[in-house]
Amino acid sequence: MQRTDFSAMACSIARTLDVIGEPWSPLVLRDVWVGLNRFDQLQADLGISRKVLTERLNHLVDQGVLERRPYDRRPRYEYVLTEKGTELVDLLMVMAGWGDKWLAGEAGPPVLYRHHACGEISGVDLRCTHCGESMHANDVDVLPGPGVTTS
Amino acid sequence: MQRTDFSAMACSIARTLDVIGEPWSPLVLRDVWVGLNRFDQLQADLGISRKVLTERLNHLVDQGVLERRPYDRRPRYEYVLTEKGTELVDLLMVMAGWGDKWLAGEAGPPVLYRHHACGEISGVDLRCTHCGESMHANDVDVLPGPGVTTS
DNA sequence: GTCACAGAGTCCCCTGAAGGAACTCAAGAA
DNA sequence: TTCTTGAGTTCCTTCAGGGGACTCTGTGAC
Repeated sequence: MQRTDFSAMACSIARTLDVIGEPWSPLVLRDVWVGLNRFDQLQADLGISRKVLTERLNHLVDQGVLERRPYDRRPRYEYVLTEKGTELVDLLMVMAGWGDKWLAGEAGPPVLYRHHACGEISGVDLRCTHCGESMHANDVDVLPGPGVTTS
Repeated sequence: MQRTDFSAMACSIARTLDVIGEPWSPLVLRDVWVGLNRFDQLQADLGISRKVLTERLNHLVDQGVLERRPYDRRPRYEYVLTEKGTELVDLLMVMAGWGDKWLAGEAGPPVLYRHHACGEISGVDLRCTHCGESMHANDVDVLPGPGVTTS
């Protein structure tokens, strides 16, 4: 969709946006995650144009985020998350956490997450992979890495 | 930009997408975060159309994610992250982590993060706010919450 | 006092993506 | 044989994105 090609930028944020950087893709992934795996289910739930849904699904399959698999001898297909796609859902949980905090208002969060390990209704917290302490935007320095050149 | 109004959906992901759900906004936030605070700096760094940049900045200010403040007696302004915006940058770090893992390829990540607390080059890890254990997409049940109705 | 300048936009035109509705196609069911 | 269902295609209209030129406002130089 975007006219500008983000995938060529030397920035992992821009490259990720090339995969899910328009508003329907994250919602498609969310729906697939919660068990809406078929074209018509997705179309009905999201209210998205069939044309655009086709484009999004093809793009997500091309990117290796979803897998298209037949579930019948008739030409019927369903979409499931790959490992790459499942890890994108982590991003959606963080997104949902921000929306819960800043946008949900009086009514409270529309969806809750129960953590298997402890059984509690909970949310995600960002921690350093190295020391395990809290790690947020203000807790880091940004440095150039090995893949910094555009070529 | 989007013709569909995501803000009305009873979904914190959709609502968040109404704030940063098109590809330029996250990149604008990233740039502001690393110290590119002025209109022409952003325009030059991103290569974005001036018209679109104006729209994005206004939207982000309206949403309370950025603050527009004068820095001169002449009509000169710079954009800074609010607390709400800074917490969105957390989301960008998760996004960058996914891109680093799945899209960076041979060259490696273009940007590294050094954690103030431990001084190490590191990344973010998602953990349960309740028990502190790892918490990813496959580690949770999704349940309806109090704000589930659309009204 | 006038001129050039720089930052921060605004305006205009063109292209192409999003929305919406109707149409197609394959294969099993009645 | 016709009906139905899932999974798309096709076509048309409208509006957002890209690009470049233009504007506006104070300042400092001459």
